[in-house]
Amino acid sequence: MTTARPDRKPHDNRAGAARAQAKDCRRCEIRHLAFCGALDPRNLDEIQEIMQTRHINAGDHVINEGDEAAAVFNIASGSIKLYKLLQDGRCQITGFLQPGDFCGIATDGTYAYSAEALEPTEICSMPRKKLEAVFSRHPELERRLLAIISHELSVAQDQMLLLGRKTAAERLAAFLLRQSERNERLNWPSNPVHLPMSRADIADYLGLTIETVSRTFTKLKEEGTIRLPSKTVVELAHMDRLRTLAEGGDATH
Amino acid sequence: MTTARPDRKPHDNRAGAARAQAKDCRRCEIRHLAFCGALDPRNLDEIQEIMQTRHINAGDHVINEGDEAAAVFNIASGSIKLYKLLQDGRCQITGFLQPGDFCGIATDGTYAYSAEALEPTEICSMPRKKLEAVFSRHPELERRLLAIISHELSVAQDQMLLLGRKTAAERLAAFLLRQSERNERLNWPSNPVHLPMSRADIADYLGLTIETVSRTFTKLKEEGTIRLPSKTVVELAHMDRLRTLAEGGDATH
DNA sequence: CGCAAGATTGACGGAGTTCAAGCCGAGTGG
DNA sequence: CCACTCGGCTTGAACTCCGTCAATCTTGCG
Repeated sequence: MTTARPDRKPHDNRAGAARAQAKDCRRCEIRHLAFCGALDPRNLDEIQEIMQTRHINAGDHVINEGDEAAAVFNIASGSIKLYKLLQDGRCQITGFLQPGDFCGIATDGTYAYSAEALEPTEICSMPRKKLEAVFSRHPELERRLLAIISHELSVAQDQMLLLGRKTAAERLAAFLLRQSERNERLNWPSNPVHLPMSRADIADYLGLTIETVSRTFTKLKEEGTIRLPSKTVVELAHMDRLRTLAEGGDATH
Repeated sequence: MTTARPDRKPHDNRAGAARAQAKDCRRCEIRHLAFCGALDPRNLDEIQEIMQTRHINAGDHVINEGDEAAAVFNIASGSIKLYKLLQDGRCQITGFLQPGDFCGIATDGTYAYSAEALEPTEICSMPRKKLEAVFSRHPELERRLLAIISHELSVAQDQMLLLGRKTAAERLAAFLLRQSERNERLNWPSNPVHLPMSRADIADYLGLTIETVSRTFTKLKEEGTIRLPSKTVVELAHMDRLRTLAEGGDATH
């Protein structure tokens, strides 16, 4: 759960952006990524008024599965994991959230998953009830949210394909590519890609064990597909090979 | 891909309901399950006007992954599987749809999955463009759709937990319970539950092989948890045991 | 009846898990 | 400044659940 020191620059930038948003939605640098971006800037006050920013320490819980779903959240800076547990403790991480991402969806009034910060994180918290009132005045917000959730559903379907049918190497390749692409969207470094989560989190996300994740990292490193300057930094050395792997093209090696 | 004969009664009922809807949304018996249910019955014409019913034979494609996403669909009767393929042919089914269910979501203008009928099926097809026009006049439709998609996302997360962390027996138990609950919602028989899909489809849905699905059915049958009057009918004999299994409570046996 | 497709069963092998030992690196305290 | 410690990561060896391959059975249908 510790945060890497060596490669800290991009994070400090993010923290800067977050602090700005905490004070003033109009200055929010990631608004275009969140559903708030659908709102005419002149009406931003309506969100601002119902919104509270909260700072979360690494390892702290944002959401507990089963709690009453009173609020929804936007990530302003940092990152968060969403996960579900089986009774005997087996864990499946259903997603990692980055700045601009949304969470807090609930269908029956309670949260269907838990959420925990991977590093110091800022979130914008909005009471569901009040947000719904803003939605009814501004249907464009609801439309944007629909687009966001639809996209999440599509990502979830990709993940089902990964969990149901891909080998360990294919899962890791797909994961690394996806992380890289997400960073690109945020204008963060997308090739030597920084992973804020532990090996255990990666394992729980990919439906593997820590040991298999570790072994697979080693295997990809040894065949020259990736390089590992540090435990949290991965250089995607052979993109073609990674893509072929991730798409289940040809698993030779 | 053949449809079972012996237990045909419930299906014929459904087909009846479907034919009614094909002609007249006001008579649609499953409207309350679909997003159309959010519309004031007086305004149903607006949907009716842009809607076309189509009959699909068992095994025929409704959607091909990658095609331009020009329309969205409601299932009126029958059932459909949604699936994604890897380049080498490995298949993951991401969902089975029943009457009232919705499909056709696309984020980038093309469908992200394929859809194929499991049995003779009626669908209500609506051009996306025209539907959006109706949506802008009736935001309550969009709100309902948001609720539906949110629910689907939550189901998808359950499925990730299943695919990533559950054993074969746990997967099958969870699958049978889910099917039973879905039937309940439709007022179909929910205990001897009818499965319109083949063993191969169940395998592709649960991230297993046909052989493992078959062996696991046999195992559950031999331990008395289920009974198998026919290949497509499953009687859930020991619900507690099934629930414990499905939730990963205690996998003994 | 006999075929074809789907389902079941058996034998075997392998990818990934489990259990256990060792390693590495950051933080701590003497 | 270095030894110590502790958590996370890596590596190794044995095992296991599930996949693969192949044979047999069942069922619906011409």
